[in-house]
Amino acid sequence: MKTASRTFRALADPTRRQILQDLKEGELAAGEIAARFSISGPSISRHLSILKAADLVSERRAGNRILYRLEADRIAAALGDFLSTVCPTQFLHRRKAKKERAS
Amino acid sequence: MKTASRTFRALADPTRRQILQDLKEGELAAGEIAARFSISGPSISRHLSILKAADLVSERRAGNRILYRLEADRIAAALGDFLSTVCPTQFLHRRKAKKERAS
DNA sequence: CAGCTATTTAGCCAAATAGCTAATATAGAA
DNA sequence: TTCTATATTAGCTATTTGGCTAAATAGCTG
Repeated sequence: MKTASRTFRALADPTRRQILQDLKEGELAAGEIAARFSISGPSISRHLSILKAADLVSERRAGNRILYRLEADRIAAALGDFLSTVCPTQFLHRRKAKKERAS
Repeated sequence: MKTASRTFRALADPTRRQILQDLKEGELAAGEIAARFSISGPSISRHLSILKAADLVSERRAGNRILYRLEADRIAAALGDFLSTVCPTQFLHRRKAKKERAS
């Protein structure tokens, strides 16, 4: 499963995990994210592209800026899929909403 | 959180994830694990040491051989911790009993 | 002890990663 | 158009990673 490698590699970097945490509050522009770190804007841009390639965040243009949003459902689904195959006993979930049919 | 980096980096490699899956069945010796892959024994040994450093597996010596065991609880705890901080809404806390509904 | 098996450790090399600065889009305003 | 602000892409370097073979370690057996 190639997506699993992309997901875990994306999560392996502390800067990228911090970006995800920052996005918990809501959408942020690339520059706003970069301002929270002491590393350069281009480096943050690269981190964002890795997170987006892994589907952990999504982006949308808002005029001049590009806003990033946390894709919490996808993160939870990716890790949940892995957990359910590697340690199904420990992965006890209450929700059985496998289908996304509007309930 | 340094352990998170170790955990995700360990999980980022497909060979290491496959080792974890193989260990679902039970303990395996290093050689038995290596026999399942087309890469060299020393490379598998390195993968095992990375998994052990991340606490995703444990090892015990059995005479001549070294048996590895999946630390499923630890894996679930590590990923659960991350999920609970980054996407608490999507992270459905596991429950002890079903009588705790509607709480 | 020597010999045998199982496993890890030590080097080495190619590829990937993360950081930087400089250059290149892209959008809006003058 | 030109200017400015926002972001990404390009190119470079140092470090890390994952593979290999060869050598060393650990435990059994004769």
